Amino acid sequence: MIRLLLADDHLILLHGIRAILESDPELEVVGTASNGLEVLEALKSIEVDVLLLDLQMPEMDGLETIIHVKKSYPNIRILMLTTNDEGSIITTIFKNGATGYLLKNSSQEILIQGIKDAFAGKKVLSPHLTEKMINSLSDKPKSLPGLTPRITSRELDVLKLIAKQLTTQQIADELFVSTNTVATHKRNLFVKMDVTNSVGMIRKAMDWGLLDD
Amino acid sequence: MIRLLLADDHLILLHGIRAILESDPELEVVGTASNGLEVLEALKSIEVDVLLLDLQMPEMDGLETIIHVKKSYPNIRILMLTTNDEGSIITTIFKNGATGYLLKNSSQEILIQGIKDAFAGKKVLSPHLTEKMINSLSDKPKSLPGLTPRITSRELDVLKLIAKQLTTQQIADELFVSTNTVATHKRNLFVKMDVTNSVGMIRKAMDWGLLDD
DNA sequence: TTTTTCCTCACACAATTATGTGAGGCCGCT
DNA sequence: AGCGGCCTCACATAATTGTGTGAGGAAAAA
Repeated sequence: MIRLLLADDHLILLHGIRAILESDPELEVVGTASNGLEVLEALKSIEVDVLLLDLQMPEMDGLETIIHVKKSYPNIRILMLTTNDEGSIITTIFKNGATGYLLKNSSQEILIQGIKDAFAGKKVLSPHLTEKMINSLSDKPKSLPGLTPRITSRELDVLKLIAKQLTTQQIADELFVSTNTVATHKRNLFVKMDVTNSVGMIRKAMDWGLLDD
Repeated sequence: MIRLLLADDHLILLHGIRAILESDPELEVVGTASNGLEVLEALKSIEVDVLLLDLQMPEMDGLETIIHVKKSYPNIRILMLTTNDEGSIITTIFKNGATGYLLKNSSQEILIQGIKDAFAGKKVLSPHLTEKMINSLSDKPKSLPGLTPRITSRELDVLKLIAKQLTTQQIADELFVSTNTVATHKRNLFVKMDVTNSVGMIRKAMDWGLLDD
């Protein structure tokens, strides 16, 4: 038995979905909410396996709700349920821990199967949304490996420690070299990366994916 | 007639795919290459609509090739063709301008349809890869809107100019205030954002999406 | 072997940043 | 009228960063 919590500010839709879901013997709607705050409130007293969440809600919207729920209840599966096309937010949703993203006009079968998949830990995405998700990725052409200047491994060491807010002195200690050496590496990095200070360097480094570990 | 360029370092596979593709009257293989350099060489003399690209190749691999090709021939559609599971790179591929990503063991129909879709500008992704792509997104939980401290508009002004590598003096000039004022804003930002220097601040700012304009 | 690249370090100086403390004016809310 | 938040600025000082120049040694590449 999969325990569901439904969250949507349209009461009609809430009842409609509830009816659909309860037609399946494996599913049980243990509660409903009409905004994020109510969701958090409900979770305090009810055990929930899967949370069906509308993206746009008053008080606390879907994205914000995801973050809060995931923080307090990391093993609840969150399935976004939305009207359509808020394409650009899809990646954000997943980055913040959502398990799936389905359209409200999905067929009954897809909806139910989606919930079961989500419960099983599988990621769920409406087929029509795949392209949108890809598009929202393509927006930001990040990391141009071919055009990235050749950063040496030692320089990368220094770069990463700078990113951690260490001072030159601390970096020197960490790497067992003199501060002069560290300063030299920084100097060379500035030239290679065509920046004028550490801030610019860290920005490019992030864009280039140099700090992704 | 869609003109295709095939790139793969496995000659056998190259011929196999070629045979499959040429069975369709709308497709024409106008050239083949076994690494990225050969691709660039070929493009100099041949007009190509869609480029089928293997991800792993010697000399210049798929990703690097994408970047170079997109730079010089932005309207060529690039379809990645790969054995399987290099999941984490999927998003990178798309960010850099690929149009699609298909498995080599896709059926003949899917392959041909994929090429036609890509030619028409549609994004193409093997169904089995959707989940992997989502997973590679979930890795990095970025942007926590709810937890972001209240940055005032003036502070944001300062923050953005810092991100542009301006010095305190330059920022002061830009905003028509004294350097003391700018310094104060920075000081307050450090406390709010819980960082110890500008580098840390810019990192968080990027994570929080404060610099996305 | 010669050359190049990378890592190391020194010394010095100017420029900038970070920190601490205190304070006046303005605006919106109670 | 009073309070809190925001923006403004001053003064001072320590800490750190950025820049210029020069150089030795080891390892890899030509």
